[in-house]
Amino acid sequence: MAGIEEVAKKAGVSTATVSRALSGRGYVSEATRSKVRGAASELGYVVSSTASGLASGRTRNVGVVVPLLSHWYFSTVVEGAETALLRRGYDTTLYNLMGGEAERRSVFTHFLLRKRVDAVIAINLELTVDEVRALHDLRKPLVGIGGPIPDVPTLALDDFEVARLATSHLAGLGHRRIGHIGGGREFDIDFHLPTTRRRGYEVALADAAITLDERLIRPADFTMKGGYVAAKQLLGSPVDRPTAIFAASDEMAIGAILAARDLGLSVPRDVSIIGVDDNQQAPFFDLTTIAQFPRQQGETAVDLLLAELGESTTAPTDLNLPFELVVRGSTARPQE
Amino acid sequence: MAGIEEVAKKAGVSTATVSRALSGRGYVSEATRSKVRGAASELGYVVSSTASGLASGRTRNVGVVVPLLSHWYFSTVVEGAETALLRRGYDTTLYNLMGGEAERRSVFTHFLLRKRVDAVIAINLELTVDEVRALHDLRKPLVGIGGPIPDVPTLALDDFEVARLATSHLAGLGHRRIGHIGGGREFDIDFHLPTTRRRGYEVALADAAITLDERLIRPADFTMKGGYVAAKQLLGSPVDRPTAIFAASDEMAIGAILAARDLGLSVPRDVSIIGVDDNQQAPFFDLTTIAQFPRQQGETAVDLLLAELGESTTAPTDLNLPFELVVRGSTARPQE
DNA sequence: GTGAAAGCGCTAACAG
DNA sequence: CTGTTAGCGCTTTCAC
Repeated sequence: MAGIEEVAKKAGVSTATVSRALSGRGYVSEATRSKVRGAASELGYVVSSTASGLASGRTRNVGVVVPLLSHWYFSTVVEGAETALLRRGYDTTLYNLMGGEAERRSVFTHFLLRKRVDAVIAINLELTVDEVRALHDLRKPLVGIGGPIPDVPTLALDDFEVARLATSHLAGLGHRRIGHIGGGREFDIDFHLPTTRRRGYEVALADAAITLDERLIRPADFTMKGGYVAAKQLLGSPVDRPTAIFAASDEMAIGAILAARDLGLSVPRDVSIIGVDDNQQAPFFDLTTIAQFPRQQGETAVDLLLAELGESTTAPTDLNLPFELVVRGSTARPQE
Repeated sequence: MAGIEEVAKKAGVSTATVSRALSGRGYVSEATRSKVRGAASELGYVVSSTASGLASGRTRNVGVVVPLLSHWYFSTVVEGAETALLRRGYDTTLYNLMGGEAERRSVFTHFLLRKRVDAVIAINLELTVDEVRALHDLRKPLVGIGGPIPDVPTLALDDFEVARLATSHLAGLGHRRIGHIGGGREFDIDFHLPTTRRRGYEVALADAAITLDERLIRPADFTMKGGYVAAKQLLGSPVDRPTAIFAASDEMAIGAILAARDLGLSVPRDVSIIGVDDNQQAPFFDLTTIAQFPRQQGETAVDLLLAELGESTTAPTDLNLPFELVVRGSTARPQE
């Protein structure tokens, strides 16, 4: 366990110079710098993050807070953020809020305040003003994904436009009876995502001069099973059956595909189905979907954060997250 | 940002007493302790983990290293570990090695050595002796999941027995032609899991006096698509088609179910299918499987680790991870 | 461009 | 049971 002193001795300089040479702060001649680097690596020296953190106030550690980890979307965002942070020399400390209110309180009143992290990324979390203030008081930059969070720069997907694009794709193919799975107000957590997507669906219908039929809208819980059950309802009746379905997530869309199959309907011949996400299973089910890019979202959040920490000059200017229609085999023109 | 000094003043004691009262180390009278607690919470005092870490050598932070995060198994193990750690007052710092060799090297030669963590949990990672030594030299306890790693206590699933149990379930139902998906030596990473499971399959066949038929074994890559493709091969030919399939993972088993459906075969009437994992989709597909419990695995790893850190007396004694046959609707007796 | 030295905020002997 | 005090290993003025 070599310390800075030994490196200094070996390089024939002072500890102050070693610190400057290795951290890149302050002036050091190129010659000295490489001498120090050499000594450090020969000794296997790595700065102690606790000592450095105490002295400088910077920990090179970022807290990433998620409501849940064991789901494709969240684990992929975290993966993207962790990779980007590691590349910049930062560690990632993970806080999963799944445990409920008590756990959430302890994270915000204790864990995040003990100066282990320089900044925080909050993923799909509706933070209270108190939670935001606690972090602001500590001068910890905070960025969100999936916002909006008041007073916090937040990367967000335009769910309204996403839904509108998906629905327009179906309308553009010639569908007139388009069902929707996912618009239940009872699942209106997460910044009202279900309601917003439903509004996009409704507006796209209006754009195409299609009259809204409330019976074609089924609430569901964003799981494959929920999509399956909803689609069975939608597709089960032989009269006035929709020829297309916009599901607000890929999981529900895949559930709908399986429901269609179980009903003896062929996708896309008898019914077209489109989802949202482009998750890992979408290609296998040949699902047309609106892709979002969670890994990139994590990386972009890191760019934004490092800019706030003054570590970078390339702050993303557009806080709107990209999305893209991916046309695969689950959508087609309706039959004549 | 109140410091320990202010708390000490407010409580009318010394900083040392505050430290003792709050950390629980050393003797403090109950009266003093509650006085200190009161003062601390009034001031919103939270110990600085950098200062505390520097002074004590303990960071109350554990590193969790995974080869990949965006997969059900890994994110669930991490979730379990994070929850258990948070409950004990520990933070979780995540290292994802997905980036390849360079990233892996930097994690082991730099990130883990900078004294940010007290201990390390390695999930499904074949650590080199150098990597283990680097950690041992720092006196950082290390526990593995999915081992074995030399010189490291490792929680592991007995893949041989898992496969044997799955195959015996099928044989016990009366199946004689039992296929296997997943035994490819070409996917033999992860401690030879595929090969071990294949051996369990072979031994179970022998137990049931069934002659091994090499044509009934198809290698696959542990994805749904891989399972689908392999099952199509296995089930496609009308003669000598297996009446049951043991897939080495639920994802492949689900792919096999979908392949059977596409071939017009009914599960379980025409073919029984069993998987391994009990992942989140298994119930939806009514899949019989050998469950493993990744969340608990993460928690158990934490128990083991905290025992090594001297924080706990309840070290798990059995390093064999539990598994369990979950019979659902995808397996049944073969047709007469 | 480099060195000397004063902390950063807490913990852990040690003494009482 | 509690207070005093000397660090923990760096970073950062401030001189030079």
